Amino acid sequence: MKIEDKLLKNKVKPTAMRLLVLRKLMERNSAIGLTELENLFDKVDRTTLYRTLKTFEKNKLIHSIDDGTGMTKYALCLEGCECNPEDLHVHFHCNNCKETFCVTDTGIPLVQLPMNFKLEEINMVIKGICSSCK
Amino acid sequence: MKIEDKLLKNKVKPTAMRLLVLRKLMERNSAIGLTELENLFDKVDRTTLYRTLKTFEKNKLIHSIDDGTGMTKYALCLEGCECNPEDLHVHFHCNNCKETFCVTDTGIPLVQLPMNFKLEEINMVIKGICSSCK
DNA sequence: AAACCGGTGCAATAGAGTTGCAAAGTTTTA
DNA sequence: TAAAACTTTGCAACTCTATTGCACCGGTTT
Repeated sequence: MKIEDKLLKNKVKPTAMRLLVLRKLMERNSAIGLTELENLFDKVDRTTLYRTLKTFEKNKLIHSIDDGTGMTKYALCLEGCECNPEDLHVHFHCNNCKETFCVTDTGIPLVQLPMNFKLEEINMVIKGICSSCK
Repeated sequence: MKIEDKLLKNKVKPTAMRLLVLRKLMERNSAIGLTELENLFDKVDRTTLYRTLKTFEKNKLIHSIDDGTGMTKYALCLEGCECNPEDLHVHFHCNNCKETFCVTDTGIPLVQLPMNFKLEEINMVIKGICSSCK
């Protein structure tokens, strides 16, 4: 799918900036943080990127990941993702190369919660060493 | 067990400050962040609390939890905890009262990782509404 | 053309975490 | 017991990410 169409499909007006950012995200196979994203460009404003990511997130183009590094990371949503609990997947953070990956082939296992606890979201991050760093 | 003994058992010198902090932690049934902890006292230094928590963590009296709120929370380890993956448990964060609880009755379910990924730690936080807020 | 509006850029702020340094307190050693 | 050595504590300062306010710019509508 063309990048522009992807934006339109999620009701995001395709500005030059947004096309650039989405392209960068699509070129990646790991999640990216704001500062990292900033470094992929020669000269952009951090705030603009910040708001671009927020916009993408609100429109479910990307989801945010808190991998415990203190920096929020973002990764592309899968086709048709609504960011509901059942759409969520595990994330893996490599303690060596510090990359964070989506583990999309396994869903998050269900956990028995104590009585009367209502589930709304799940965040599961596994840390270790990724295959490239082995 | 007396509070002082608990410290000694984990090889932490029982200073007045540490006794106070550990007591506060034991009075709680939910995890606590640095700022919250600070507010439980009339007049303490943030840095001292910070370092006290770090010391406790290093000596496995408490474990830290990243519940995605941006503030690291701390909660008492269970008896005999070595903070290994198999000692870890799920945490529950209430979106209403913002408290974070340890769900100690269920371990973290194992997840099949992609080939050649090595697990070292797991952080699993479930968000929703706790029984008190229902 | 004027008013409007979303998007962008710059500057400034907020808040958590962290570090350096010196004072106070404890323990060890001569 | 006194001096030296080490640990803990308190204060101040700083880092870094996230976030907000405000002004400007470009395109669109009236």
